[in-house]
Amino acid sequence: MKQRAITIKDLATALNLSTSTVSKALKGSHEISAETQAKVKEYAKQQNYRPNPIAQNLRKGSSKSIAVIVPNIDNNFFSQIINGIETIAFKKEYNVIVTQTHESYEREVRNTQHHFSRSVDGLLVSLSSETENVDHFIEAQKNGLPIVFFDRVSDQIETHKVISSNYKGAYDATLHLIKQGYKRIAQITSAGFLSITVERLAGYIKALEENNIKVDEQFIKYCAHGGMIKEEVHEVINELFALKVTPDAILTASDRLSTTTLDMLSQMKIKVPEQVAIAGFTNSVNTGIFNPSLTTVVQPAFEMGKTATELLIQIIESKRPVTQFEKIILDTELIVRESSRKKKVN
Amino acid sequence: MKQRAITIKDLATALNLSTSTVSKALKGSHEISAETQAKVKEYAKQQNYRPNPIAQNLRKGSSKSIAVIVPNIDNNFFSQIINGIETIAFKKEYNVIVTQTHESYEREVRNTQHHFSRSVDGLLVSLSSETENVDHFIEAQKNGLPIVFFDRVSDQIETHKVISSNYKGAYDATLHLIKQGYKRIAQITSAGFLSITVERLAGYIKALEENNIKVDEQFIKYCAHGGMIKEEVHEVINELFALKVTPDAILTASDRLSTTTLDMLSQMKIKVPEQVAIAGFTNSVNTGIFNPSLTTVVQPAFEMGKTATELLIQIIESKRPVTQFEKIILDTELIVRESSRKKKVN
DNA sequence: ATTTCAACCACAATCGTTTGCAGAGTTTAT
DNA sequence: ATAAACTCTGCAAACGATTGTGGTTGAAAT
Repeated sequence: MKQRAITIKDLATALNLSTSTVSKALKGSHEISAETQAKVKEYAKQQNYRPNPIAQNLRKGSSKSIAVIVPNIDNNFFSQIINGIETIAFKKEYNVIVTQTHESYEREVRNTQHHFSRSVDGLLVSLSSETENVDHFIEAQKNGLPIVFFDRVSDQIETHKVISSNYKGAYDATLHLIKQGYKRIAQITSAGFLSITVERLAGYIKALEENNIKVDEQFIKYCAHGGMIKEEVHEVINELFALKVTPDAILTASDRLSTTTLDMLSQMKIKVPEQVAIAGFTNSVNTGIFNPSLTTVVQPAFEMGKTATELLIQIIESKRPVTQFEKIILDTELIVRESSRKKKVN
Repeated sequence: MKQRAITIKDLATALNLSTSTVSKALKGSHEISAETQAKVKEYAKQQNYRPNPIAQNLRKGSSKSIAVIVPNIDNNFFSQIINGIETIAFKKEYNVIVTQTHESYEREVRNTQHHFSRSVDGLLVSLSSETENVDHFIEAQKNGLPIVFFDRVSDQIETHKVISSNYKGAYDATLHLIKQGYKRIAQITSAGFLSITVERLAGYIKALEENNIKVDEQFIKYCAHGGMIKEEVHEVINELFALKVTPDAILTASDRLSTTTLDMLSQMKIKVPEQVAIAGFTNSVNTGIFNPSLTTVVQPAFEMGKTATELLIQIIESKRPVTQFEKIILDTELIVRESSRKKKVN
């Protein structure tokens, strides 16, 4: 179907030169006379010649493309990150290939191998919520594939990591709820082994302890699918409200969990913030027009994507193997709205 | 950085065969004895050999990848479409490369050329809101690049197109508003030359006319950036409410416009639906928890992505040039919520 | 007039895979 | 026994771009 594009060979025959001369002329080699260079360049431009990147890839062993593996893209947090990734990649002339795991470990493995065998130059990853084992990444990395993790990272692999201040974000939000007069603060969070879960729990616990509020294990609920499955959220809310002492506030620890929880509470006719206040991690753009407007911990998603990509390209283009890795922590921002209005004491 | 992977040559020397024999054996050619085939295949598996896709691409002139050009991905409508695209592509073993125009004509052109020169096998496009001229696509198509358009399409180019029933969607929403008792229905829409704009306007006008409501040009407002720029929306709302006769309802004709309009009205302290009712096109997942919950025309985004991809792959894999193109129209769905509550007659 | 040396360019190998063709060896038919 | 037919395998040329090596020219230096 596809018809042949113009090649260096076409230019060569047309100009009565050899392909090597043309190639060198186009690259401005000193071996080629200025006159010839000008002639070649002009004709190439006129013919709208573009070097075949596949051939270049083969020759150079690099593909000038990086792959992204995220749980989902129909989620503002991740799509904002991808925006950041694209910004840098575009600038540095890398192609971006985006794939999703849909929170499935199996798809994560498949995608990783797929990208590896298609020889992308590097990988940008945020782990699926099912992923406890990262051998597939370690394997790829051993075989020379540069990888940078962001948001959901793993301790079991040595490489650059970019996260937001999950600890501080959770701490700030919890502290805010406490200051608003809430004392029985629950947390709904994602799979317990995810880095973000661990860190957000820690910040939450720290804030409680500093304010002499006992941490109640029953107030901490895990949703393995991070809010993708409404029933799961519905269930944990039911559990929370079936306790003898029910929470008066909830910290929702991830993007989808925040919106799904609000949705569920609304469907369950539980008034926010009268019956229960809410503060949550989310990068949804519409939290201001939610009912009620949602107090959120906003992550620097765009920034995170940019930073991760810069680090990745740095590894890719470094001459010598990179052995010193850093973990970059970006600040979150707490935006206070109606859902955490000061508690009425009655 | 990247270390050399195992090649067909390695297998050949190890097995004391020629590369061609190995290649043919791996493909199960009848030219190669069953015995040799077995030997080769086993060794290849043992060595975890993977053919270098770049070399294959070069040879075959195909890259088994399709590129997507959308205005934005941090928008549920488009990210849902991409989900659909990915689903089919994954199944058919195509790579998906996603790029954004950010509604810029210039970036659209650049992306198109970029993809063309990187020899993707096909292109899936939804036009930027700045795009009036589609020569860049026509050029690429002439040179053999299969293209399928979705959502925002152009009449100036002959190829498969997949859209939703914009006409009917707008008609339904407008009719609904009329039935709820609203008579002065405005429309806030995107750039006037976009296909979606034209069609949605037509449906809206049809519904008005059928109900003997005169179409008021002053009630039709265009936002060139489709809600990406809040000020633009703010301005048109101001204009609408500065009229001697102000609207009692607004049909917002695109995803971002719907949410931005609601946001602006809320900031401007204009009560919905008391002062003005709202119904809008959007695929935002959270419209149910908006304040007020939003009456929406939901598009079959996932389906649209799947269909467009199927058509594209059909062209790519067809032996003979495709000359018969179809335009597929998928049904929208109207979901009624609070923002278009029946008008109180007082 | 011969040597020297730039300047300019072409040859050919290379990246890894695929594939038409030819050749070697074996079997069958005459 | 010889020709024909068939099996199996290897050679070599592609795909398009890059690059080290080496060859040809002309002019300057001896």
